[in-house]
Amino acid sequence: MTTDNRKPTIFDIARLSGASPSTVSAALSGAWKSRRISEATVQTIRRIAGEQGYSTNMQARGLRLARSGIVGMIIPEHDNRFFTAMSQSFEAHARERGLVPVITSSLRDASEELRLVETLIAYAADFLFIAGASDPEAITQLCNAARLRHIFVDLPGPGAPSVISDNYAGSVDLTRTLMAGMPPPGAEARSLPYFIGGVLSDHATARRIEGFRDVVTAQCGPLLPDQIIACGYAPRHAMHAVAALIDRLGGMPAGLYVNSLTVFEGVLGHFVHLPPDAFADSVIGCYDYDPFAAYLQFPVHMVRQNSNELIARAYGLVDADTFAPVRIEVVPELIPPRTIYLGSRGERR
Amino acid sequence: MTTDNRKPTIFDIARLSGASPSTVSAALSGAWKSRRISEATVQTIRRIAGEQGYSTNMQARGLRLARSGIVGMIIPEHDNRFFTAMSQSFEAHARERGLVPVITSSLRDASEELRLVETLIAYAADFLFIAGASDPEAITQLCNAARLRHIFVDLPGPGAPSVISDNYAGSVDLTRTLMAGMPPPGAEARSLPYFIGGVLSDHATARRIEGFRDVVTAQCGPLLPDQIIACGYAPRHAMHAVAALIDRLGGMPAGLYVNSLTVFEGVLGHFVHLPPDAFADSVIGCYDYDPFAAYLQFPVHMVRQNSNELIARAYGLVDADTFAPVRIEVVPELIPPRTIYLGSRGERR
DNA sequence: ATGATTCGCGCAATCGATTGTGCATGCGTA
DNA sequence: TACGCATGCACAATCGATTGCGCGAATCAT
Repeated sequence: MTTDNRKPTIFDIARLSGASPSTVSAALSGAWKSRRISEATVQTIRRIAGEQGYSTNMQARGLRLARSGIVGMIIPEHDNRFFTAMSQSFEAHARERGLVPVITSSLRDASEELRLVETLIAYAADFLFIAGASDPEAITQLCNAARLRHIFVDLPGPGAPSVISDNYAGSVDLTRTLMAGMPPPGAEARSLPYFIGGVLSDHATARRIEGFRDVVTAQCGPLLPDQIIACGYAPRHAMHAVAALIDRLGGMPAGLYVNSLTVFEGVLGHFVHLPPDAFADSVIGCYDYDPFAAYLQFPVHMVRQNSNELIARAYGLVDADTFAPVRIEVVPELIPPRTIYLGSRGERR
Repeated sequence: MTTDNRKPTIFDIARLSGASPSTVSAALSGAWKSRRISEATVQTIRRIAGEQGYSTNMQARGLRLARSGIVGMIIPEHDNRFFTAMSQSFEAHARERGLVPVITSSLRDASEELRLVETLIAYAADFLFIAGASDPEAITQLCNAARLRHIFVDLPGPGAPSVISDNYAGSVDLTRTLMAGMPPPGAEARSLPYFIGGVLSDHATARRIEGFRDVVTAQCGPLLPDQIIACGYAPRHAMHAVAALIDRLGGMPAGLYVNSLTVFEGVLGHFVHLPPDAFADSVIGCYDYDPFAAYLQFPVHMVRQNSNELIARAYGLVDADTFAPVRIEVVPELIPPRTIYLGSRGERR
C-alpha cells in the first residue's frame, strides 16, 4: 500500500517502480510499444500496479482524451421486457467493445429525456442510443451542438440514423391473425376488432394503426371512429380505456389489438374484474412479447421485435462511423399463443 | 457560438463575459454567494453560458473533486421485473438527489460483477448498491480498498450494510398458502409440495428453503431429499429440472414453489408442452411478482418483495452516512392469484 | 574511430473545473 | 485624514492521466 489512504495514482506507481509517470502511463495504457518502453520495464510496472490495486482514474483520462468510454442508452422504462431485452443486448455489445454501458430511463417524459441527453453530454459519452424517443428533433439538436453521435432505436428521428422495427408489416401480420380467429364481423360493434394504446403522434403507433386499418378495411369496410383508442402507454389509462370500451360494447370485442406491454398491463388490470369466461369469444393480440404474457388465461398472439438485431444494427452503424440519417427497418416475428422463448439473456445471437 | 467547434468551457464564458474563469466557475456551480460574486455578474455569466450552450464538463469537475456524481447499482439481469422495479426506484431516488444513476447487469457472473465494481471505482462513483451479489466479500474488499461506500440489497454481505427481504417470513407465508390449497399429502411423492430454483449457497434461497421446510415438516414430517431442487436461476436449467421432476413423479406435483421469476420462465418453458388440464390439481406459487405471471392459465400465488422500500431504506443509510454492516429486513407481501398491480413506475411510494 | 541511428525513457504542457489566497476599491468611522 | 473592514473579483495551484518533444546512451554503419 502507499503511505496515504487514497487510491494509488500513476505517480505512486512511478515512485515505487523508479520510472516516470509518463512511462507508467504508457505501460499501463497499452501505448508502451509505440513509446518504446522495454518489455521488462512494463512488466515491473504492471506488477507493482497490480500489487497496489491501481486502477486508472477514468475522469483524468477522460478529461485528457475528451472521451469517457461511456456509451449511453435512454429507454422509456425499465419495467418492460421489450426494452430490457434491448438493454441486455446493448450491454453485451458495449462490453465486447470495452465500453461502459449506461442505460437510463426517461419515463416517457420529454423534458427528462432531454435532461438525460445533457447529462450524458456532460459526462462526455462516446455515443448515445435513444430508444422510444419523445422528442427526437430536440435530441438531435442538443447532440449536434455537443458533437455527440447518436442513433435512434425503436422510434425514428429525422436528424440521425434510426434503426426501427417494420411496424407496418408486424401490424399487418398481427391484425390478419386476429381476424382469422374471429367470426366474420357482423353489424354489431362488438364483432369488430379494436386497437388500443399508444399515442397517435408517435411513429410506431401510426404505422401499426396503418397496418391495422389496411387489413380491417379490406375485410369489413371503413373503420368506426372509436375502433382505434390511442390512450397512451400508461397502464392506468389503458385500464380505464378498455373498461370504457367493454362497457360501451356490452362485452368484450371479438378482437383486441393491444399496442405494447405496458398497455397490456393496464388491460389486465381491468380483466381481473371480469368473469373467467369473458374472453372465450375474443381473439387477443399484443404488439411486443413477454414470456409470461404468452401464457395467460386466454391465448395471446404476440409480435416479437427482434431487439437483438435492432441493437446489433445500431452498433453496426457506430462501427462504420455512419451517422447520416439513414433508416433501417428490422422485421418482427409473429409468435403463436403459448410460446415461451427462454431468454438469450445478453447473448448475441 | 464560440469560434472553434468544440464545447464551450468556463474559459470561453470567461472571455465572453469579461470575468475570470474562477468567477465563472463560482457563478455556474452555485458557489458564488460564499465567494462574494455580485448577483449582477452572476446573471451576466449565466446568460452568456446559456446562450453558448455551456454545460459543465463532469470529468474535469469530478477529477478536481474526486467525486463524480454517479451512483451505481449492479443487478443480476435487466430481464426481471423484481430487479427492474428496483431499477426504477433507484433512478428516482438518485435524481431526487441530483445524482446520476448507473445501473448495470452482471448476468450472475461473479467475475463480471467484480469487473463492474472496478469500473465504477475507476469512474469514481459516489456509492454503490449491489443487488443479488454473487461474491459479496470480494466486493467489499475491492470497495474498501477504493473507499467506495457500498450497500448490499436483496442478498446480504457481511462487510457492508445489507437491506434484504424477510425471506423466511415470505417463504412461510407462501408455503402455508400452497399447502392450504392442496389435499392433505398422502403416501405418494406427487402429493407433496416441491421447491425448485435458486442456489443453496445464496442467502435468499437458503432462508426460503428454511421457511419451506419448517412449514412442510410440521405438516407431513421430514422432507424427501429430492423435494428441494436447487437448479440455479437459469431458465433452461429450470426447464429441464421441472421436466425431470414431472417425469419422475408421473405428473405434476400437488404443490410447486418456484423460487424466482427467471426460474418460473424456465418452468413455463416446459409447461407449454403439457396438456392444459395438467395443472388442474396443482397449487403453484412463485417467490417474486410479475403482473403477467399473476394472470396465467392457472392460479399463481406470488410473493411481492417491496422493492421500493428496499431501495428507500438503502438510500436512508446513504443519507445517514451509515456504512457499518447492519442488516435491515423488509417484509414482503403475499399476493393472491390474479392480482394486477399497476406499476408505480419510478414513483416513490 | 566517428557520425548516424535507434533505444529507452523523462520533462513539461495539457485537458476543464475548483478553491485558497491576495489585491484593489469603496465605504464607514474615529 | 487615516485606518479598518467589507466587497468583488483575479491568480495560480491542483486533481490524474496522456503525449509531443528532447536527451543521453547504446548500437550500427562506414
